[in-house]
Amino acid sequence: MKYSSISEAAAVYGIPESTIRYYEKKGLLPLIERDQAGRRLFSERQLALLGAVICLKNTHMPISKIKQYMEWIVEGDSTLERRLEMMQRHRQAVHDEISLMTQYLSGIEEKIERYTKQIQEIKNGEEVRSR
Amino acid sequence: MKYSSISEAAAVYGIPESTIRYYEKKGLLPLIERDQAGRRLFSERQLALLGAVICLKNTHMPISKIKQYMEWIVEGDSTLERRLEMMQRHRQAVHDEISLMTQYLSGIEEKIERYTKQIQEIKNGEEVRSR
DNA sequence: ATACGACTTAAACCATGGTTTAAGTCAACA
DNA sequence: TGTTGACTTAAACCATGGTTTAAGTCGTAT
Repeated sequence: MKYSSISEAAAVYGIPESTIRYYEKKGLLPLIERDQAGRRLFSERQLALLGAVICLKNTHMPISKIKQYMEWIVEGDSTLERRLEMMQRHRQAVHDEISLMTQYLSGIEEKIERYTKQIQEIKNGEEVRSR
Repeated sequence: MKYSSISEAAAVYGIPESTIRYYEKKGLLPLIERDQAGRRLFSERQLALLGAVICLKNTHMPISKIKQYMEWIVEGDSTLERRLEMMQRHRQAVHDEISLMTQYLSGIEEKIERYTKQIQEIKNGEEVRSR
């Protein structure tokens, strides 16, 4: 099996090494192996789990919940229902956030239209006055 | 003209009064009038500006930028182009964020599918064993 | 007159999510 | 053998975005 160092894992996801260490300390990355020198070894599986952490973090799940989720993964099949329920709730939360952002987006687009028109009007006015 | 108190303004947007005071202190709400007793008076116009601040904040514009934007509004028509450009950039940023969230959303949906299947398989297995 | 509720301020405090620093260990190469 | 580079730790530090506290001022209803 191929293992990656922390610098390689960091490069894969484009995040600083310090963030990975921070996540491990917070309990978001259980089961990371070490070599004889104490350096972290990331298996493919560990890399995938780190990807899951990053996905949840980027969709605004708080660290405390991500931690709970990762603990359930380690616990095994007995937590499948709980994980399913958590992901269903999270899907809803992400969906709601996307809807809200989309609404705000159209507010922003209205502003852009207004500004564009106002600027055009001012330009037209200047054109007329300069004749 | 009708004016609202800070508590009414807070109720309109469902935010704490303390947040409005904080925004004003940070320079996000210039030009708020006061009554003889020093209490804030929100005109319709001020309420609309507060709404704009909340829109920008909820789409993750940092307070320092929102402040810049509000200062440009106060400055008047000479800043129309700058405001337009800022809103165009922000539209792009919001759009990008929505895209990213949408991608992560399908990752979450995949997890939900996997969990659902696994749970079904385990249930089927139990059913068979119990006969 | 006084008590109440709504408001005021400045300053301290808080939570979240990291980042930086300092001091040290290890493996490999010159 | 010694120096270099990648890694380790714990603890301090930071930025962002508020929230809370303490002490005080008004205007109105009783």
